[in-house]
Amino acid sequence: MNLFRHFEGAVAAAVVALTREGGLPEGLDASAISVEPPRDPGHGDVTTNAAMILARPAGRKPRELAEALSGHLAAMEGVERVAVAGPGFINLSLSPGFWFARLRDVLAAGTAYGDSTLGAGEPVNVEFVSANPTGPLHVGHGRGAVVGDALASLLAKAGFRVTREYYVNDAGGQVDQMARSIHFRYLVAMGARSQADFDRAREAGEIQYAGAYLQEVADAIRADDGARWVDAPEAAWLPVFRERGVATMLDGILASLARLGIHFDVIASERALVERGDVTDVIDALRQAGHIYTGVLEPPKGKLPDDWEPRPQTLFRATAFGDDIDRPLQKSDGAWTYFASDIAYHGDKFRRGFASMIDVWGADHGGYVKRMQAAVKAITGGAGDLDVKLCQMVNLLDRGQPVKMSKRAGTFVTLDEVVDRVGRDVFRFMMLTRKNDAQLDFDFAKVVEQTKDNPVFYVQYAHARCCSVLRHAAAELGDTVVDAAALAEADLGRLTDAGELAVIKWIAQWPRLVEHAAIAHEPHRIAFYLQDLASAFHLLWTRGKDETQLRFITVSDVPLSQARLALVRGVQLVVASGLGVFGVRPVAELR
RNA sequence: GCGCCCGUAGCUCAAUCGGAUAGAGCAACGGCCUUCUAAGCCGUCGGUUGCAGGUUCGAGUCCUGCCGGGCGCGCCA
Repeated sequence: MNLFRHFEGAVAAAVVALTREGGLPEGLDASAISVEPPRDPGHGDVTTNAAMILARPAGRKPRELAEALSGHLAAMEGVERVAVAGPGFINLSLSPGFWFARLRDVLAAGTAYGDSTLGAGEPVNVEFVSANPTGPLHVGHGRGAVVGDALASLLAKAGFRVTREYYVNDAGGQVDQMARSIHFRYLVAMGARSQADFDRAREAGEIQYAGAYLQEVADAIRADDGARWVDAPEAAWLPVFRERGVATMLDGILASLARLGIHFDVIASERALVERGDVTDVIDALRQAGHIYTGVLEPPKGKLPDDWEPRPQTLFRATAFGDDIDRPLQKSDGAWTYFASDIAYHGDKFRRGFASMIDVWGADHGGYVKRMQAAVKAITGGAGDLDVKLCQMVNLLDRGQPVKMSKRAGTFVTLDEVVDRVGRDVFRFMMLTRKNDAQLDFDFAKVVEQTKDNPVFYVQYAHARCCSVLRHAAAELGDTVVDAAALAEADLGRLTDAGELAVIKWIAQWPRLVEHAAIAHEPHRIAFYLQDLASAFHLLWTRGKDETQLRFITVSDVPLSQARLALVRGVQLVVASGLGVFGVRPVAELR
C-alpha cells in the first residue's frame, strides 16, 4: 500500500464532504493537490497543500480552509494528530498502529512489497544498448545496458507491461566497413596481402575497424571457405563477410549482456526492417500526410564544413513537430539515412502496441532526440510518446587515477573486463548511483572496498546484517520462534523506540518511491533510497551496542524479540526488493 | 552561430509532477566505540543554489536574458 495514495483518497473525500456542507464551491479543480511526505519530518508524516490550491478559486483564506478540511481528516483511521502550519499546509501525524500495519504489509507481501498497479498493464517498450554490431561493448554501453534493464524492471514493478528491446544496426555503412576490415585480415591470412599492407592501411585510416577481435571472424571464414573470396569482387564477398561479422559481434555483445543478467524480449534488425519495405512504407505514409518535401537546407551557421554545397534533398518536415530544422531522409546515393530507418522502426514499435516508448542512448546522440520525437509525433498522429534517456560517460579510475583508454594503443577497456574485475552486482549497482544524465566516476579500487563510502557494500551489508541477526535468533530462540508465520503474528506494539519506528517509516516509503521513480523514469532514486534505509537500520543496530536493552535478540523476552525480528525481516525484504529492481543479488553474508 | 544537457557547501552528489528553515557523504575539527558480523557512532564547521530579472501564496525547480562547462550540428550510426 502506498500510504500517500491512501491519504490522497482521504483528502479528496474531505474536499467532497466540505463541498457538500457548502464550505467549497462545486467543481473546483483538485488535480494540483499533492499528498506527500513533508521535507521536515518534524512537521508530521503526511502533508497536503490542498487548502492552498483551493483557496484562490474558492475565494477563501488558505489557513481557514485548512482548518475546515482538518476536521474531516482528523477522523481518519490511523491519524493521530492534524495540524495546520505555515501558509496553509495540513500536516498529519500517524499513529504507531498505522505504521505497524505497514510492517505487516511487508511481512505478508515479501519482496513483492512495493509492487504497484499504477501502470495498469499498459505496454511500455524500453529499447536500450542498441550498439553497432561491430565490436565488443565498452563501459559506456554497460551503463546504458544497466540503466535500461533496471528501468524496465522498475516499470514492471510499477505495473506496466514491459518489453525489453535491442535494435541491431546491421544495415548501414558501419557494418560494411567492418566487413571490409575482416576481408583485409582474411587476405592477409591467405597470403594475398602482407601484414605490412595491413599496418599501412590502418595507419592511413583506411581500415575503420582495426580491432584484433575481428581476426577470429576472418579465420573462421578462411577455415570454412578457403580461398574462395581472395579474387572475388567485393559485391560477392561483402554480404558474406558482413553477415558473419554481424552474427559474431552480436553473439559477443549478447553474451556480455547475459553475464550482467540482461536479456531481451525482442532483437530487432534494421536490415530486416529495410528488406521488408517498412522504410518505404513509413516514408510513403509521411509523404501522403504532407510531412515530406524536397528542399535545400540552410548551411549550418558558424564553421562551415569544407565540402558543403547546397543540394536538394528529401526532407522530413521536423520543424512542424518541434524540431529546429528539417531533417534529411535519403543519402545522395539514394539509400535511406539512419534516421529514415529509425522512423520506420519506431513506427513498427507503435504498430506493435507501444504508445509509450523509451530509448536509452549515449549522450553523444543528444542532438538526435528532438528529430526522433518529432518523427514519433508525426507517424503516430500524436498518440505515441517517446522518452529518451541520455547516459553520460563513465570515467574509469583506479585509486583516483584516470584509466587511460585508447583504441589505437590497445588499452581499450571492454565491459567484459570491468565485470571480470568487480563482478556483475557491483557494476550494476554502481551504474545506478547517479542520474543517467550526470557523469559517473567508477573507481576500480573504491567499488570493491568494504567501507561505508562504498554504497554497494553499505546496502549489501544491511541485508547481510539482517540475515545474520535472523540466523542468530533462530539459533538462540529456536526456528519456530523466528519463522515467517511467527513473525507475522508478532506483537508489534512492543516496538516503542523512536529509532524502531523510524526504520518502519523508511520501509513504508518504498511503495511510493517505486511509483515516483517509475513515473519519472529514474531508477537511480532507488539507490539513494536504499542507502537511506540501510543507514537508518545500521544506526539502530549500532545503538544496540551501547544500549543493550535495544538489541534485537533478548533471550529473556521472546515476544519483544519477535517484534524486533519482524522489523529486521522487513528491512531485509525491502532491501531485497530494491536490489531486485536493480538486478543485484542480495547477499546473506559478506566474505 | 544554433540546439540539447549541466551549473547546489572545499570535493562528490541529493532535493518528491513548484512546497515550509536547500540535505547527505567525503574532507577538516572535537569527542566516542573492543562488537547480536569487524570494516564504525555522535557532534561542530561549512550556502546570495553561476549572475540578473520575471511568473505566484511559495522558485534550486517554471519563463526571459547573460556567464561558464560538456555534447551535437546535410549524404556516421
